[in-house]
Amino acid sequence: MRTNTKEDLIGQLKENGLKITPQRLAIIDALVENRYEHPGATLIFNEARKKAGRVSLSTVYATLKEFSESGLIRQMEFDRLENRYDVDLSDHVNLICKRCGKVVDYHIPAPLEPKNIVRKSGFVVTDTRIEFHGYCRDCLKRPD
Amino acid sequence: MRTNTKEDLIGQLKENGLKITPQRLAIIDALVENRYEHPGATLIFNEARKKAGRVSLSTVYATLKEFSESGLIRQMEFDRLENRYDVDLSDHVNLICKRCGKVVDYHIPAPLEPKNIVRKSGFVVTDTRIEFHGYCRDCLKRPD
DNA sequence: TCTCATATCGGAATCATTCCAGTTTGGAAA
DNA sequence: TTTCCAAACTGGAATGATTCCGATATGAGA
Repeated sequence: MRTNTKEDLIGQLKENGLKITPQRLAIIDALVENRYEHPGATLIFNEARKKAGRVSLSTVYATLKEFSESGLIRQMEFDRLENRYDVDLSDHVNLICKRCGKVVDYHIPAPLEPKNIVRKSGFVVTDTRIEFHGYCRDCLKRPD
Repeated sequence: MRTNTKEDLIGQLKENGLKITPQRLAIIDALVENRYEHPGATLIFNEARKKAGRVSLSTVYATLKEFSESGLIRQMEFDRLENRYDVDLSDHVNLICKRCGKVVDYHIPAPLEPKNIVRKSGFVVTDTRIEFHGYCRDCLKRPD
């Protein structure tokens, strides 16, 4: 498990040529302290406010986006466009092209076994969702 | 691969005590004909309009929700609240409780191998996302 | 055919997120 | 230490998907 600490993140800020600001430090604090809750922008906004008096919601959004793009954190909800629907109800991997948005189904021969999850964690799986993001064959060929 | 045909879906409508309406038939047509594109509400709305003159966007949303809840189709973007962020950059399965919304990380011993995906489909994987939806230990204990 | 629970309609409301124009500031260079 | 400017920040407005709501229409059982 690779989890960034507060110091890691500050170091990565510098490596990426990003400025150290009170707002960013407060956001990093909020991210690290609430790591197990997978916090959203609103929670981070509220937590950051407690630490640094002056933080705007716009800044929180811009910062989280910046951090995601710089690889400091991972944004979990990429598809901010609209919900999408699938008539295929079997377990499969969605190959989602980051450039054209095309979604290709990839049926894995040996799916992950929910039974193992239940036995080890006590979590009962009712739906699975597996997504690999990247670039499809067509987009790899096409220039730009 | 289990993909519903048009007839399957109409049959399931009846089984679930849902009425057969021109709007629903048009939406089913749109879903089935565009199955490989994983269409969103807007695309379905436009396609359904071509078939049944009179369809409103509200109806499309309501119908897709109804279909999802009845198990006819699968809604792919569950978390319609806000983006969420994770400081853990390693590949892992997010166990998301459908009742309390808690997200628990489950680190699988042997992760799926992106190389196999590339070789078979030509798709280059840059990010992976694996989610299993269900119920966590705590919620299973708790009544209602 | 009658009846009414269920569907549909469209317009307003909601809510996360982004945009924008103006102001502030971290930190490199002098 | 001071100067300077690209990068950050701010708050309010705009966007866009989705939901809500009150009124109207209709499928299908009696």
